[in-house]
This record gives sequence, structure tokens and C-alpha cells, in this order.
Amino acid sequence: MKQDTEKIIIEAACKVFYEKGYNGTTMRDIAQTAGVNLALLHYYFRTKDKIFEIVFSDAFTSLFKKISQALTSDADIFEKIKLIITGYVQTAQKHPQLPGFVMHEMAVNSQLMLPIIMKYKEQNHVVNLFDNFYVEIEEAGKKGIIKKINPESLCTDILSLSFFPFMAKNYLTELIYKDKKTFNLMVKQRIEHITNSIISNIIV
Amino acid sequence: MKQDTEKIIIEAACKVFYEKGYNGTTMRDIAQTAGVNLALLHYYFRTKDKIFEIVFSDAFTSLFKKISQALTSDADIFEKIKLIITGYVQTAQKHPQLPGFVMHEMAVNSQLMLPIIMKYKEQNHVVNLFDNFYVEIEEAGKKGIIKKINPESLCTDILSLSFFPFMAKNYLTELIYKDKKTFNLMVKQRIEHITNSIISNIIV
DNA sequence: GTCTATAGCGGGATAGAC
DNA sequence: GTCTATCCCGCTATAGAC
Repeated sequence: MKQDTEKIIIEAACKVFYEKGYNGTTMRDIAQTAGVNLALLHYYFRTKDKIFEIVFSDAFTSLFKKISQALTSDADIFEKIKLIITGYVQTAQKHPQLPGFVMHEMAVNSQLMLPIIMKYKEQNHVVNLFDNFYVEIEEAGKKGIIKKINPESLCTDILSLSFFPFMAKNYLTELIYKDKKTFNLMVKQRIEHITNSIISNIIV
Repeated sequence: MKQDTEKIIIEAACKVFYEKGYNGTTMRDIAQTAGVNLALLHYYFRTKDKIFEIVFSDAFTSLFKKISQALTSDADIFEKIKLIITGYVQTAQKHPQLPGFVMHEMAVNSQLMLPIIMKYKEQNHVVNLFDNFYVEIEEAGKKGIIKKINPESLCTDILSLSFFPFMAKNYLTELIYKDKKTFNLMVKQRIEHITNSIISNIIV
């Protein structure tokens, strides 16, 4: 049962870590959620930190996979932007707690996160990926295909509009939305909404 | 020294809670940061939860104060939006960890937060405030002063663009920005940037 | 591989001296 | 009001039986 148990534990760990964060999660939580004994977690993964490393690394990767596909595709600049937005929002729709999990751990436990990210960046040539996209944006600006904009600001805006609603769900449903139904409607229309507002801000 | 000590403790608690979140913070942390004895925290505030309640309540209020002023002013719709954006971003510039703190605690420790927020909402007539603003947006849409837009989506976008960059500072500086200098430059230009992109999306 | 039992430590909270 | 000392619980981690 080795493979199965390992997988069950990681899936349980995902669930609990996403929900409560690193500091709010106990090994007992994970064991109970997985339906296995506490000692087993240590048998398979030795420490809480090792489990967390796997969970965080997977989370980080899944936030990155789609954007990476989008950036390396040979679509034009508008299509690329659409792909990025779609990738981000779909990932968040599928795993609503994922963006908040990643952002919070990077803010609060950065000493634990940075080595993981460094490793990831080296293996996946992250820098080049973005550099090429930035050059593309700048050249499209010079050629008059789009407005002259700051590519980093563009990425910041896309990420903000894509992730924040999921990270702030409880805040928004308390203060901005009349009820959860209205919130969920917004989430469904989010890809189209963001795409329109980003595109309309860069067309000449 | 009663007044002073109380204040010193709360200020230290703010600093530590903002940095590490509720679950990552210990009473010993707060005591050390405040430069006072551990027992004193319990003498003044009895429990960790009571201290947290004060800190969270203040944080929540400071996110709300400026928007409240903006919404009750007699400025026109464009000016109001500018005021809201300015209020949010300035608050975040002054206390960069505040948005992340509030959003994360609401996501993770909602059972502790909701009673605090309920209390706040009742005392400050929060619902009416937003209702009036929503009506204003809708009427401006009907009159052709602005596009017909969903007021809740507008608020979501403003909040997203205003808060997310601060919540995701480490993520952005690792993946999107070449260095911290570029990130800080973006932060400085944020109010103008957001205002322009929000306004250009609602003008007819 | 999976369990029980427990070591060892760090956390919130309190008693009681000053 | 402020301190030291301490209780007691829950946490991570491990030893050892099966």
C-alpha cells in the first residue's frame, strides 16, 4: 500500500494546509483527515516541513504551469494575455484556496519558501520566460500594436484581478456582495470580465 | 503607567500579528517585542484572543474608515471612485501588511472574525453605505454618465488592484519584478495607475 | 508498513512575591 | 503594576511492538 498511503497523506495535507496555513496546521490534523496514524506521517515524510515543502511546491507549480504554457505558445500578444488570464482564473476556480495559500506563506514564512522557489526557478528557466514576454510587450508598444505600457504593471494587474477575489472571498461576501450567490455569479463571469478590462486598457 | 503599557502592548501585538498572523504569533513574541513581561499581557488583556480582537478590529476599521468618508462625501461618481482608490492604496502604503493580515485571518480564522465584523457592521451602518453607492452607480449608468456596469464588480476590481500588490509583495518581487526598486516604483505610481484604468473602463 | 506509547519541548495561562 | 516561577496541555518527533 506504500504508494496509496503516500498519496492519501499528501492529499490530506493539501486540504488542511490550504485551509489553515502552515502555522495553523498540525500533524494530527493531517493524520485525521487522511484517516491514518500520526506516526505514519513521520514514517513516510520524516517532518512536517518536508510534507509542507511538497504541498507548497505542487501549489506553486500549478499556479505556474498554465502561465508557462501561455508564455511559450506562439499566439499573438492579445491571445497570450487571454491565455494567461484564463489559466490563472481557471486554476483558482478549481482550487479557490490556492492563491491565498501561496501568497500568505510567501509573506509570512518566506525563509521556508525562498529555497523552494529558487530551486523551481532554476529548473524551469523562469527568468527567461518572463524576459521574452516583456520584450514582446515593449516591441508591440513601439510598433503601435498596443499602447506603450509597463509590462510588469500589466502582469501585476492581471494577477490582482485574477487572484484577489478568491483570496478575499469572505471579506467580499461580508462587505461587497449581498449574498454568496451574487459572489459566485461574479466568479463565473470573471475570465471574460478581466479579459475585457485588461484588453480595453491596452488597445490603441 | 497603565495607559502607556497598554498602548505599548497593543502596538507590539499589531506588529507581530501583522507579520506572522494569528497562528504564527505567540504571547512571548508580543511580550518581547513590547519589552514587557509575559504575565503583563494577561494582566491587561486576559487572553491572546482578546488582544487579537483589538488588533483585528483596529485593522478592519482602518481599512474601512477612508472608504466610508469617500462614500458619504458629496463628490460626483468619478471623484468618489478616485477617493476610494486613494484611501485604500494610501492605507496599504502606510501599513503594507494590513490587507494581507485582514484577508488571511478572514479566510482562515473566520469563526473568530465574524462576530467582530458583525459588531462593526451594526455600529457603522455598513450595509446602507454600500447600498447608496450601488444605487448611485446604477443611476449614473441609466443616465449615460458612465457605462452600465455591475457595482459589485467595480468594487471587487478596485479592491483587487489596490490590495493585491501589497499582499503578494514577495511573490511579485520573485517572479514579476526584476528587483525591489522596480516594485517600489510601481507602488508609488499605483494610485494614478489604478484610477486611470478603472475610470477608462467606465467612461462612455 | 502500521500501530501504541511516550519523550521532550513550547505554548497559553495563573499564582503569588514584590 | 510588574516580576518570577510554574502548571498543564498540545505539539512534533521517535522508540519499539506487531
